[in-house]
Amino acid sequence: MAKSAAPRKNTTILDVASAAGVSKSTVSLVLKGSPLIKEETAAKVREVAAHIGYVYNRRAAEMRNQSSNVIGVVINDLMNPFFAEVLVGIERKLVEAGFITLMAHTNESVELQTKLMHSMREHSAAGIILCPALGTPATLVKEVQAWGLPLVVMVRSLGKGSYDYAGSDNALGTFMATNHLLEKGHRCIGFLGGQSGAVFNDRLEGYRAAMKKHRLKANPDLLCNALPTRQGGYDALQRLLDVEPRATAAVCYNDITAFGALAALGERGIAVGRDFAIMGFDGLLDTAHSNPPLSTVDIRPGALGEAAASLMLERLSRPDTARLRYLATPKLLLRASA
Amino acid sequence: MAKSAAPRKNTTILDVASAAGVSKSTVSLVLKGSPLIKEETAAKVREVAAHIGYVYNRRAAEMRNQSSNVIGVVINDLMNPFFAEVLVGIERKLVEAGFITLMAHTNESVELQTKLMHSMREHSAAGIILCPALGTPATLVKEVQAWGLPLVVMVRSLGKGSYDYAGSDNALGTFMATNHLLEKGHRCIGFLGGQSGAVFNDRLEGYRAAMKKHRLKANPDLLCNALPTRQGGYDALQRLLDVEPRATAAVCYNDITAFGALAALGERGIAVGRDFAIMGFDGLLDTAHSNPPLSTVDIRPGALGEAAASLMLERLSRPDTARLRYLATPKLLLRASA
DNA sequence: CTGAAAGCGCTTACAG
DNA sequence: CTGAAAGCGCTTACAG
Repeated sequence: MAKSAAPRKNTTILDVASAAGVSKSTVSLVLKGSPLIKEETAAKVREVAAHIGYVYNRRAAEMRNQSSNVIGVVINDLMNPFFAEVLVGIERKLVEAGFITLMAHTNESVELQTKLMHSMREHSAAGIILCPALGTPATLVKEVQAWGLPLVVMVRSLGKGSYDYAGSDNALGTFMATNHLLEKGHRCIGFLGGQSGAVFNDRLEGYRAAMKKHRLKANPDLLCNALPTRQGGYDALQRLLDVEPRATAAVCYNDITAFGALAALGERGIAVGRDFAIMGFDGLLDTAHSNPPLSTVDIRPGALGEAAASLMLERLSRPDTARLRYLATPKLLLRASA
Repeated sequence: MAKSAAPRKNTTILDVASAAGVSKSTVSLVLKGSPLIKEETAAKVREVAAHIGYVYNRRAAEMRNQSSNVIGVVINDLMNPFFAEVLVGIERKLVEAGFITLMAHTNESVELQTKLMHSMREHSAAGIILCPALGTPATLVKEVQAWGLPLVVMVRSLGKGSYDYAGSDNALGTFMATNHLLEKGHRCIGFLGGQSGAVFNDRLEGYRAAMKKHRLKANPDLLCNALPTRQGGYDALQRLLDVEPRATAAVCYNDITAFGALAALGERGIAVGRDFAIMGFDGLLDTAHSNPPLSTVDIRPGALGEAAASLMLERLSRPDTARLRYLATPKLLLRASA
């Protein structure tokens, strides 16, 4: 806890009042633009306030009002550009609406996540937008709801309960990606990266559905689990190439996994796009300039973040309406890699 | 401004007091672990507090104390993984120290930056860690200092004034990168990406110094300015290849610029590492798995963020000591690209 | 350990 | 428009 080193007392509404020769109540009314005060007086007050360096103490006001315009945002993995893009979308939308972001990073630690959410609660966050760490128990939803705090869950769903949610249609996305490869004639298609969890299951499901639609059975050896990171994609691709008959293409769990796969293929001298096809998932801005540019399933991460923020804003203004749900519709973005 | 939809009154220290059969003062003392209260009573109070769902109201406490444990962090470009890594470093360090992060993204808009910093001030941030948007006037330093708010400037310096600063030795970094290429026999070396600004000038300076040390004059045509983005690196590399005599290597303004250059080279079928050498700058985690893996100047972005946070913590605990300065020492990280 | 009191900086009626 | 008052939830002496 740091004490501010303020040598002088803070200037308050009272200082403004005496400097402007009006009452404290008048100043307060001016600050919130009340029509009760005539413009002439208001202008004077504002001028004096600026002149003596008055700073509105939002905390004091919010404490009195029992209100808050800070929103907690809890992110599991900011090293993945996907979440960076999502966060930027959230923050932009919140600022536009006059809110400010209390941000915390869990790095996939459920324990840290618990601590951070409690901290946000103590800091009077008006609501929490959460992308849960891997392994988060579904009971967290009810717990936070019991706090009386609006909660928006993002990207990873959290059980069957009822809550506001912003995510993407994962099964449809990988279905489209896999289908694209199948239509280009690939038959032996790997699935790279990712590990158990709702998102993984849905994406794998879409891959399987596409194979099935083409009356192909998916060889389980072609399923190469790995961390959803560049390193994971790199490793998984190596394993995939050891499988016989050899795959000619792969659908990746996400874009960074795909980037890792591109690195592995490059290292082996395999020409991506010609000798091997790679599909990513997410639609990172970076995919336009990877080597080669990555074909991917675009779920517009920035828009997803904005949607999550919008759900929160909506919930704050209408606490008791039905739960909201945003599901990004995937779009194929075709580049050189497939 | 959102009103919390709290149907019931908040439970306060007073509720805990009456439920535990002690006084309000006692509860307050227990909550801050005062030794004045005997352990038996303290345990009882804590138990009762948990049982009735009491939540410490940190705002009220901080208002009374004239203190704050929230730190504002203002980032210019979160789409660049460099800043994402820096932010993660900052946040981790702050949380460790019991602080929480008020985060805002300027997207290089000076105007938005001004608005956001004022907002943080109104929210009683205890200090601000700022990576200034391009074009930020150096006068901002004095302005914030006049607010009485500790300020740590990051990555981009802000004039000759006196302020706490965390950055890297940019001239040394590009000197090392260029020197490495020269020692491998390259003579015609481009400098890709970046635009005027303190960081750019220093990095260019290091490149020139290395050329000079080898008694080479830098052909101005080899200097290809561009946005410090993947797209910028992609574009700059194209321009570089039009210059005669043709360059055989390039030092890039930063890693993402280098990634763009890799994409452009890949598209042209030029084998990076064999036919053309690329050096990046930053040391992003991603460089280990680009295609090909990128040789770069590592300034350890995460550690830089932690350092910035440490400077802030130090400043908060000792407001009047001499200004602090952290300058990351660059280290060459050699991979396949050069 | 208790209990009454003052104060952090604001907002909100309310009587004038 | 004013002025006195109460209250948001805490902390900090202080007398007992």
